[in-house]
Amino acid sequence: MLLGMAATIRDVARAAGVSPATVSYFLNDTKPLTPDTTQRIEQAMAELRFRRNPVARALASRRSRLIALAYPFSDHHESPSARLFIIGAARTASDHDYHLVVWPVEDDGHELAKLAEQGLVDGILLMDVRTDDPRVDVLGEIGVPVALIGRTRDAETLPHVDIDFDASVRLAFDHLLGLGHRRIVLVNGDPAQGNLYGYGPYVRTEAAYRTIMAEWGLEAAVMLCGQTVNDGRAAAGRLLTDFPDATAVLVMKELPAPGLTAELIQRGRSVPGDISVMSMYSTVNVAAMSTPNLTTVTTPGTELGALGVEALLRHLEGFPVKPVLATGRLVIGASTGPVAESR
Amino acid sequence: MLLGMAATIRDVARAAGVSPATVSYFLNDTKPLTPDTTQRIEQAMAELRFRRNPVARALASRRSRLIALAYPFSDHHESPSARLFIIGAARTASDHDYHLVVWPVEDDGHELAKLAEQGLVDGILLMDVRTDDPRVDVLGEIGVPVALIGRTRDAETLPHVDIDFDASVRLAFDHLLGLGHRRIVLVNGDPAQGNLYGYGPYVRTEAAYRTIMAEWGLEAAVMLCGQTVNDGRAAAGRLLTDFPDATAVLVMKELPAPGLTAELIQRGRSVPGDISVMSMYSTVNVAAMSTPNLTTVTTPGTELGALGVEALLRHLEGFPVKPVLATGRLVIGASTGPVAESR
DNA sequence: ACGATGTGGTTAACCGGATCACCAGTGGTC
DNA sequence: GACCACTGGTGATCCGGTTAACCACATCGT
Repeated sequence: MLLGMAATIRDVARAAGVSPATVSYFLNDTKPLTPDTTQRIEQAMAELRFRRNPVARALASRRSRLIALAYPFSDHHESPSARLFIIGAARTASDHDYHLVVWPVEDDGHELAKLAEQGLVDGILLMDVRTDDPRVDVLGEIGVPVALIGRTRDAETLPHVDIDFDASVRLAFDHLLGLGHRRIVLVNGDPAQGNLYGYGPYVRTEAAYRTIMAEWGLEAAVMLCGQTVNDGRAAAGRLLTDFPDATAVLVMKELPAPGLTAELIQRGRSVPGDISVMSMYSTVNVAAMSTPNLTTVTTPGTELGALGVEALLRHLEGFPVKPVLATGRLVIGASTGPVAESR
Repeated sequence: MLLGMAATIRDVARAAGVSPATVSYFLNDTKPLTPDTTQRIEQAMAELRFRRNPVARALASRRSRLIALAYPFSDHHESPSARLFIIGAARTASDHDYHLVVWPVEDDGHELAKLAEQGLVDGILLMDVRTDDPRVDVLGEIGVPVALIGRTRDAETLPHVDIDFDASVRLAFDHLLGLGHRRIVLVNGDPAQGNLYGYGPYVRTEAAYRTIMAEWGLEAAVMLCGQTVNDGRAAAGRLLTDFPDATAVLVMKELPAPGLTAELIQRGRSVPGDISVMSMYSTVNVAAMSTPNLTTVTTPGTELGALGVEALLRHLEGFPVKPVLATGRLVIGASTGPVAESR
């Protein structure tokens, strides 16, 4: 069939009897054309199986229409919701005639900087941003447009989207308080594991938790836990010894929550009879894997990805971008129930 | 500092007192130059902070030096070794002056085809190839160079790399047979979960297992299991009832293995006292998370990624490429031991 | 009838490198 | 000293689009 080179814009122009510029205007919808011309161009393109060359386009327009998602591949990061995030971002990019590429990079920012200054991509989406994130500074110097998922300490400087942690924790509390719970323990992520100091979700969730507990005149009780299923199991033991009167627990990250639940049951506790478990920022799938199904406030994964890309693209077009917060949904499973009478 | 545009090859040429062509020859090391010229160009590039423009290069050379890793984002695929794979691939690409981008795509091939025919990337690396994989056919029609991780049914057609399943299983058997085990059960992946029919690792591991068992005059015993930790737990019960006399078990995929082990122990069995557990194709990290640490034949993850990229690049340069098989290492943990005397 | 405005299209100059054809020296050979 | 091969370098053209500037022609208000 087509042995030779792919058709160019000039081939199309010739076949349609117009100038190359006209074809370009048609492609970009950047100048009005008569229906007649339009139709002839379309036909010519179809006949020649024309595919516009993204590289040439990028060179001429000084826009690659590529955006990179800097994906931290070095740490213990293994969350299923990252996948939702990527899916949302990729789809939204494609809706805007952009293309998302995932860059597997170490998270110190050095490698990222080297890639960024090549100028191959129009902008970079940074995920898992810390409150003090070296990557943000490095990229700032280079001058590549950036949008963040998560917030740095000085949150207002750059376009960003994030989970509304306060709203999310309140969602969880509405549910638990309504069931009568008062001794509510937060099992937070341990920043020492995976060097996650200043990791926004940990910091902000704990802040929200403490605020809300204080609002109700309750005493905060926080313990730490790693990121894996087994870390969750280990946390169960400490929970029972350190906080024996706890009636409900909020567990950060989706993997430890099932582990903790399983271990509680294995140790003879009833969930939710003796203790209710609420998994924070999980995906429904993972929450549904446990027995009993975990009640969770979901991560708005695809939504965050989509919003992040939109923020970046607007930033790219030169518009000012307001930070956006997204809240997950409360999905009620079988791991939460009314507080036991006898307590 | 630099307010204006980035320096071009012509700026460098002017500053160094040579022609743009010479600078280009220098950049690509495609023509010999005097040390003097070389030095002047280098200096000019440093002063101007010259960065070569990958887009212009791609257009002129008809090579984007980009290769895509088609990453199946729709299925239940969540294996930690995929990460090793990506790291190996990215690093090797970068060693060859190429750049790896990860394309999150559905695995039906349709979406992939649309991206591929844009011609943005020079080649595509396909992971998780099935014995009959629609993506291979689709990409073949478009004519994009492809290399596979895994094998299709007609394995010789395309450049590919894969795990040497036979060698890997033999590695496991050498260890177990040496410990005196004879009743060895294979807990294979269940193709019904995640639509993994024809998934090479399942098919080929089982084939190797059956072959080796037959060689020793032993009776094959295979059961199926999903891909998650909890699936592994569930499999433990079935193992004990269906194969009560098993002394050792080979578990496919790294997540179920810890689950199965934990559940066996919870049900009062000693590992490895009563039953030895061998995790097939795990990463050392995951294997080390269990108690006891699991003995495993590792996935040669980074190695496969590296070999895959190398195969693709050689294919791209027009050289014929021979298939390559890689074998993991036997990492002996504490989950395997001599068969119990009393049996 | 006349300039002002708008519509649909063309021409030509880029974008930043890669590469082919060519050329000036230099040294070696017979 | 004529011929040749080689070395190090230059100029021009091309890759396949985008886009500013311009133009012919129709329409319109006064």
